[in-house]
Order: sequence, then structure tokens, then C-alpha cells
Amino acid sequence: MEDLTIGEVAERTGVAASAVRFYEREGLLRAERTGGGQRRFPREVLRRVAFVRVAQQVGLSLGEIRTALGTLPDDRTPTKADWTRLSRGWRADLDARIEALTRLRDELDSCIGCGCLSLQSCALYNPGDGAARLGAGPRYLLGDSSGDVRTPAAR
Amino acid sequence: MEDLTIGEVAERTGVAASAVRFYEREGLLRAERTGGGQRRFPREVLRRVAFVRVAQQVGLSLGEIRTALGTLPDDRTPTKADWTRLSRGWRADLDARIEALTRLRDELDSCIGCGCLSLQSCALYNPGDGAARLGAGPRYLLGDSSGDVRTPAAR
DNA sequence: GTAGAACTTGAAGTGTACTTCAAGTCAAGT
DNA sequence: ACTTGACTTGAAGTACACTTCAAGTTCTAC
Repeated sequence: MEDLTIGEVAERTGVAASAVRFYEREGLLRAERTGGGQRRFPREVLRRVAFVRVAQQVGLSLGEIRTALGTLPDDRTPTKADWTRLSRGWRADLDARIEALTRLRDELDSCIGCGCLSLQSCALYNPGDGAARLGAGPRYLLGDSSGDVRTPAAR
Repeated sequence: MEDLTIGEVAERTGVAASAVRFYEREGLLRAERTGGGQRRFPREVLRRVAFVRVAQQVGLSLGEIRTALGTLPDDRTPTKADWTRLSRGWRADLDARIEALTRLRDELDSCIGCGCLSLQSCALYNPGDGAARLGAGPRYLLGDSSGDVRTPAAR
């Protein structure tokens, strides 16, 4: 079982080498170095990268993923149980996101029916999150209490 | 029915004034100007902003939203039917996103069971999208065919 | 008519997740 | 030994969706 070059990691995980380098800089991965300074990754890195990618699909940021990875033991190669523990919490995250989107869809259905699509009392504008972490920009989009959408005159 | 200042729009929609200005620059909103150069928005703008925010929750980018808004008639105030038409397509978008997340959750469930969380044949790494538009950065994360994840040695 | 809140602009900054580039170095096969 | 592909670094660039800032102007109420 030899260590892997960055190119091998890239090929086997489907992640660009530049991303692998980025992940290392961000503390998500660790690599040894050859005498000449090239990276050599333990095979465990494949699992780590896999973890990162799935976690991203679940909706976690790299910061959160780093935190999660930080709970892995330093002194030994993580076991099945370690990985299972980390991904166990994702179910709830996914359930929450699915529920938020489902709610949005249902509200949208009734709104299409009523044609209201306005700010006055339409369920769609009662921020049920759903946007939560759609990206970097609009993170604060909904769910901060300034500027009440429901009762515009209440200020 | 008077026009609204940018501050009023901000307060009533819950969107920051800077964002309203940004939306105007981006062609999502249109405003008249006073003699002194200040913006005055027709009340219709409230509905437009509402549309933008809901569309964002659905997962559309501002570019896509601009395109959608571009199909509204120029010569008259959009009607209920206009708005309904625009939002009708969202159901499918939401359904797709919900389905992708549900699939991910189910796959995650079996993976937690089997503890496999590796690249070898785990269903989780057969990119079923799901991350698609989680943000700006990782847009190309999955779903481009370079670097086959399923059959690492196949290259 | 004047104070003060609200508005104006353009430029630059923010955060996430990377990619791209240039210029150079390393490693492996022949 | 030499070639060639893979690797190295830091800096800068990209995309999105905004925010923040500074310096100045306008509006409205009194």
C-alpha cells in the first residue's frame, strides 16, 4: 500500500488537483512530503475526500466539514465506526432541508392557486428558511428579524 | 397609490436598501427618478422583490430570475396570471431538488449501515446532483464527466 | 429656511470554494 | 544522462450576491 501522489488522488476521487491542494491548505487533508517537496497522501485520503464531497452535498460548508474531520482521532486511521459517527448527524440536516423545500413547494402550490404572490400574508414570505445556505451571498436572506415581512406597518 | 422610496421598499420587503439598489443595477427592478435623482418605485416592485426572494429559495440565480422577469410584459402591470405563469415551473425545480436530497438521504442511510463511505461502488459517489447550485463556488462539483469516480482504474 | 434623516454615486470589500497562471523543480522511465 | 510529465509555490482571478464606505445631495417637516 503505497502513498498516493496528488495526481492519483485527483484521478481517483474525481476532484481537481488544485482542489486537493486547496483542501490541504484548508486543513481538511494531510500529506507527507517527499525529499523533493512533493505531496504523498496516505490512502485514507480517498475516504476523506469522499467524506468532504458527500458532506457538501448534504449542505455543509468546508468550515463545518473541517470541524467534523477534526473530531477524528489523530493517533490512528479512522475506522468505519468513526466515519459512521460523523455522518450520522447528516440525516437530521437532510431531513430538515427536505422538509423546508417540501414546505416551500406546498406553499407555492397554494400560491399558484390563489395567485397572491405578494407580501401580504402569503405563506411564502414567512421565512421557513429553505434558502439557508444556498451559497455565500444570500445567507442572511431570510431569518433575521429586521424588517418584518409579515406586518409591514408594524415598525 | 404613491410610489415608494428605496427605504420604504427595504422596510416593506425586508430586503436591505443596498440590495434593492443592487437589484435595480442588475435589471431586476426598475425605478423612476425624482428631479433630484432619487429612486421612486412603483408599488409593483414589492411583488417583484417578493418574486425574487421566493425564486432564490427555490434555487434560482439572479441571472435566471432576471430572465424570468424579462418575460413579463413591458406595456402593463403584470397580472396575477403573469406571476402564476412564472412560478409554475418552479414546482418541477423543487420536486427535482427534493428528490435529489431524498435520494442522498436514503443512500446515506444504507451507507451508515454498511459503513462503506468509500469511493468503491458506494451509491453516494454516483453523483446524482443534489449539490447542484449550493452556491457559487462548487457549482461544477459534481456532474461533469471528467474523473470518473465509479471506476477509478478505468482511465 | 433650516435641520436632519434619507437619499445619491462609484469603488472597494466580503465570504465561499475554488481555478488559473507563471516560473520553476522533481521523479520516473529509457 | 536526459527527457518528459507531474509536481511545486504564491499571487491573482472567478462567480455570486451582496455590503460597506466616503463624500456629497435631496427631501420633508417644522
